[in-house]
Amino acid sequence: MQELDKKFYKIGDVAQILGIPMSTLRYWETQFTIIKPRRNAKNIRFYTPNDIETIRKVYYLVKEKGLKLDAAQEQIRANRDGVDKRFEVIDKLKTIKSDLQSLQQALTSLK
Amino acid sequence: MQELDKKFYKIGDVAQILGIPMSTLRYWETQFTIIKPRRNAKNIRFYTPNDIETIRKVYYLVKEKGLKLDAAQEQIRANRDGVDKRFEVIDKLKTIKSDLQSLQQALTSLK
DNA sequence: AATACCGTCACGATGCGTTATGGTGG
DNA sequence: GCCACCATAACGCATCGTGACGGTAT
Repeated sequence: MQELDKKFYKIGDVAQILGIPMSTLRYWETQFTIIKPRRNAKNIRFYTPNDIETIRKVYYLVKEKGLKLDAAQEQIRANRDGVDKRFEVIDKLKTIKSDLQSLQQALTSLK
Repeated sequence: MQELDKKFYKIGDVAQILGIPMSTLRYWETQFTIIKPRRNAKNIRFYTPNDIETIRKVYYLVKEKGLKLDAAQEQIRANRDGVDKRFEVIDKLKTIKSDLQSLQQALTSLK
């Protein structure tokens, strides 16, 4: 996970940062439920760093892996679930590691 | 894994079994390196049950999940690799289990 | 003769963005 | 008046598949 500014970005900033045309960003917004930047009172889009990360993932899946937009969105969803599952497994492994270390401790003190 | 006949299937059979037009099967054959049925001397395609399974996966990924053909092929590849990796991990875990059982044995005999 | 296969090519549907137009706010 | 933003709609290109045609083998 990377350091996140608290700043907000306008569509032109995002376009420049990611190298994606504004038109594409607007189009994707119509196609993805997971890309929904906030708007200010004047209806201007404001993207959080988190929004930008999501868009970066979309870019990777669509442009580099060649998924359809639907499939990309689904993949990101599944990935989020997948990440959660991995964390569960990692937690269990940490528990096991700790148990094994206790065991090692016990064995060492027997010597 | 499911029971496999030793039979071979012609394109018409496969089309009927999977509910996919022959034209699509021929088209997919031009797009996928992983769909390559054998031919007999008369140039007639013969599909193995294995071929049919591959096509079924393609159908799922393309028609139900909405992947592009490229992405579907890549996914199937990755999945095969993934299966192999899982087997590797399982092997390692079996080794660890065996080691732990030895350890348990040793500990029990100390009592 | 009828059927099941072959390759090829033209056509059409859909997906994905881009561009053009006209409008608002600072 | 210029610039960055807005929405909308027409357009264009690529992907994906279908259908039709003429041909061969049983």
